Formats: sequence, C-alpha cells, structure tokens
Amino acid sequence: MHSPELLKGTLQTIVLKVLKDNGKMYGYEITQLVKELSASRIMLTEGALYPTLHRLEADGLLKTEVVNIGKRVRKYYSLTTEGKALVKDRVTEFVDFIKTMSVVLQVKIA
Amino acid sequence: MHSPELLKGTLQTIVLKVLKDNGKMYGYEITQLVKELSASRIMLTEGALYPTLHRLEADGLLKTEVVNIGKRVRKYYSLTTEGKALVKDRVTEFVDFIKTMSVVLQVKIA
DNA sequence: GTCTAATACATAAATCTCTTATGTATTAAG
DNA sequence: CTTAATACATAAGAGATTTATGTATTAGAC
Repeated sequence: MHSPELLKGTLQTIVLKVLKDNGKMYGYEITQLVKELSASRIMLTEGALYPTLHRLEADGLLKTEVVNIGKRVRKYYSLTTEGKALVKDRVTEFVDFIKTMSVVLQVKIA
Repeated sequence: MHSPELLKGTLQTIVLKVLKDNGKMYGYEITQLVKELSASRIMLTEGALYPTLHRLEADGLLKTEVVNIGKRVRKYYSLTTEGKALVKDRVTEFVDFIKTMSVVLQVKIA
C-alpha cells in the first residue's frame, strides 16, 4: 500500500483516465479495476470515490446512466466531450510533475 | 507551475532529499534551490516549508544550527542519523508510487 | 539618502482532500 | 441462514497546504 498522502490530488486523474480507457464504468467497478491494475497498492475508498464522481459530474466532465440490475441500482459513469478533452491535460500534467520531481529528487525513473 | 494538489505529500520527501544532497541548508535557501531545480515549477511557500522543517526537527530527523549573519539570523538544517536512514525509504516510496501510477494511467515515463 | 525588492524567519486562519465511520440494501456462497 | 461481496451514499474528523499577516535586515536603484 502506498502512503495515502502521495495519492492526494491524483484521484480525479485516475478516475478520468480509467473511464477514458474503459468507456462507461460504475463506482464499485472502478475501485476493483484500480486495485487490480495497482496490485492492491491503490485501494480507492468509497468515501473518497463517490464524492469525486459526484464532483466530476457536477463539473460537467462525467455523465451518468442508471441501470437496474435485478433490484439493485448501478450507476454508470462516462466522459462527456468536455471530460474527454480534459483527460489528456490531466495525464500530461501528472507526467510533467513526475519529470520535475525526478530532477529535484535526482532519481531516474525507469 | 504544477498543480499544488499533486505536490501534497511530497514536501517532506523533497526537503529530506535536498538536505541529503546538499548537506546543511537554511529555509530560504531550500526554496531557492527547489525553484531552480524545478525551473520555477515548484515554488515552496513559507507557510508550508517552515512548519514542515519544525515538524521534521521535532520528529528527530533534522537538527539545527543557528548562525548570525550580521544582525540577521540564519537557521541551518541538516539530517540526523535517523533522518539519513529515512531519506532512502522516502525516495524509494515515491519512485514506487510513480511506477504504480504509470501502470494505472497507462503512461510511459521516459 | 530613501524607497523597493530580496532576504529570512515565523505563525494562524481558512481551505481542500481524503480517511474513517456510519447507513441502507441486494445478491451469492457456504 | 449467516457472512462476505456487491453497490450506493453521506458526514464528521484529520491532515497538509494555501493564503494572509507579521517582524526585521540588507542590497540595489534612483
């Protein structure tokens, strides 16, 4: 498990990017995918994820589609046009940040 | 300038590492070095830096030496034995985090 | 000579994210 | 039939940083 402090500020970027790569997904599915991709090093908590999804939707970056699975409700999220445009910027911003940090910390990122 | 959110959680690591690489330094000097190394992309604010230095000192990771420059006081910080041991871990932790993130975000860090 | 920017420290209130805790409900498995 | 997994949601508290403010010295510009 990674130090939760480092994760701060990356949650929106993670959500936007996995939605770009996988089309529509629902909240719980996102937590499982990120857990799998990160080999259990990043465990998104519901308390962080759902407010973030709501926020991104309110900001017009995500749109939702509610589907009934038996008696259970599943809420699918997908990127809006605006959201799609932003993903690239966010990912680029993160990569740039890493590059800067690798200089400051004098480490080589392989 | 990088998004300040991404910087969260990295401040201690930055401070510890530049002190390891440069021996003793004072607060203002750290802000200037980080600004230079990052091509002005990381600007440490005093409100964040000084409490962090005090915290690291209180935790026994840094030791201080006050020097009088004319009528001005300059407070030099350097790593304690404990601090030196921790730097490696913190840097490794950051690199590991980046590796995980590059998988989750499907980006290649060159 | 004097005004401004840079140097150099420091603290406190406000803000922003996220963690932790709690709540509800359905479905699958043992 | 009981527990774990699925699936949503919100709210209180914690923690790190920003923003604002304060003090004081020194160098440089005019």
